[in-house]
Amino acid sequence: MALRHAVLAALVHGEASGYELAKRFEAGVANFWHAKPQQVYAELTKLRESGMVQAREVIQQSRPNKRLFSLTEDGAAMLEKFAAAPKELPTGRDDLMVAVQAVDLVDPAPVLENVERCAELARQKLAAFEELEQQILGGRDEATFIRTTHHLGPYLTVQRGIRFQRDTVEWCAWVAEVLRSRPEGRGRRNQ
Amino acid sequence: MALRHAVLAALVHGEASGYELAKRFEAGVANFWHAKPQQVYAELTKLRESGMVQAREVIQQSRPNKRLFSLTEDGAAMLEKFAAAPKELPTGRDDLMVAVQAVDLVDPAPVLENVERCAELARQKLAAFEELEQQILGGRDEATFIRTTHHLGPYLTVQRGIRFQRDTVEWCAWVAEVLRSRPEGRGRRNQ
DNA sequence: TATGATTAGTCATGAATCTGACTATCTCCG
DNA sequence: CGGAGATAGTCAGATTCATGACTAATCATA
Repeated sequence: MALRHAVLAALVHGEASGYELAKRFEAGVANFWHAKPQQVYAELTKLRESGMVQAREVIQQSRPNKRLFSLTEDGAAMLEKFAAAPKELPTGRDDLMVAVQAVDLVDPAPVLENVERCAELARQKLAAFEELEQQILGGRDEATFIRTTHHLGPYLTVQRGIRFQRDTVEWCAWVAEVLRSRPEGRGRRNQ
Repeated sequence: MALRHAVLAALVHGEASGYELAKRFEAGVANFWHAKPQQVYAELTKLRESGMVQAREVIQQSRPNKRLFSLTEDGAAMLEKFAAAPKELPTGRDDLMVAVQAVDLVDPAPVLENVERCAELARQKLAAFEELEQQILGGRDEATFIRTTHHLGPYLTVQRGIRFQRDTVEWCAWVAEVLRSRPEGRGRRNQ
């Protein structure tokens, strides 16, 4: 299980509420992992039961009460161990790729639509990441930031996210161009 | 479930044995999806039970017998429907990113090792994909190939794989440089 | 002639992830 | 005042994915 470690990693720079964490993992603000709110809450419960995080109840007047979670010593140790353990490359899984792989058999028109829709989604995500990047840099230039910050991790991962989304946009544009350049006729060329 | 569709997509260009499919999905020769052999076999069984693929027993003298699977009409229809259904962006999940995200808290040295190890893995995968690319092109130049082939899908997806691995190598190299450029001191800067 | 590698699969079980449907409180807008 | 929307969470169940341990035949090689 790696959601466990992703949640711990999200707490590296201090405490956060379950709701806040849930939003980060949902929207992709946490560019390094994705999960639904329910999963995050469930994981936090388990992590608290096993003593990896601690919770602090905060009574609010203006909003429903919340719990702020933070790493314990054990949690930090667990994360340390995880970070040092050898990692594999991510196992590629992408529905869009499956659709593109099948483009010789199926009607290419809806595949093309899908490709263009995903390009648009990637553009949106890219914009969100670039905003996050600026927020992290806070006006400093990269070299200065890297030399002086204590929050390097999020900057390194957001750069990965930016690269990935840019690449997605480019690849989608290329695929769209290729698909459009082909004779209009239906697929099924190999039957 | 998308493994289901990935298996169907792998059969777009004709029949294949379970063993062959299993190897493709394992090694990453199927650059568009990853799965363990047992999963592929299990999926093929289910797909046959539900009539999406058909099997043909082939008796071999020189090797154990095998079953060759191919798409049925229903399977092709299912794939068609899947390819046309709107797709989401892949939900990012990468253990290495979790480790990098945590780099401010944990010892950066093993993270750096991990980053460099993954760069090497990505280089290997890149080489495999580039070989596959050449195999697909078969000496033709890209423009000619695109105009004339009936196997466009695999070429489009392998290009994505190549781009992704290249980007991985570049990002890892950048991260390694950044981590090495920092003061040697241990993490835990924010405690 | 034994030994390991490759081909070709199967079974059972556990872990991780996704989904839909819920409960509440508080703020803002018309 | 009434409803929409954000905040803050919970529960149960289903799907999907991963793992280890198997069987069994053939081939190359030492």
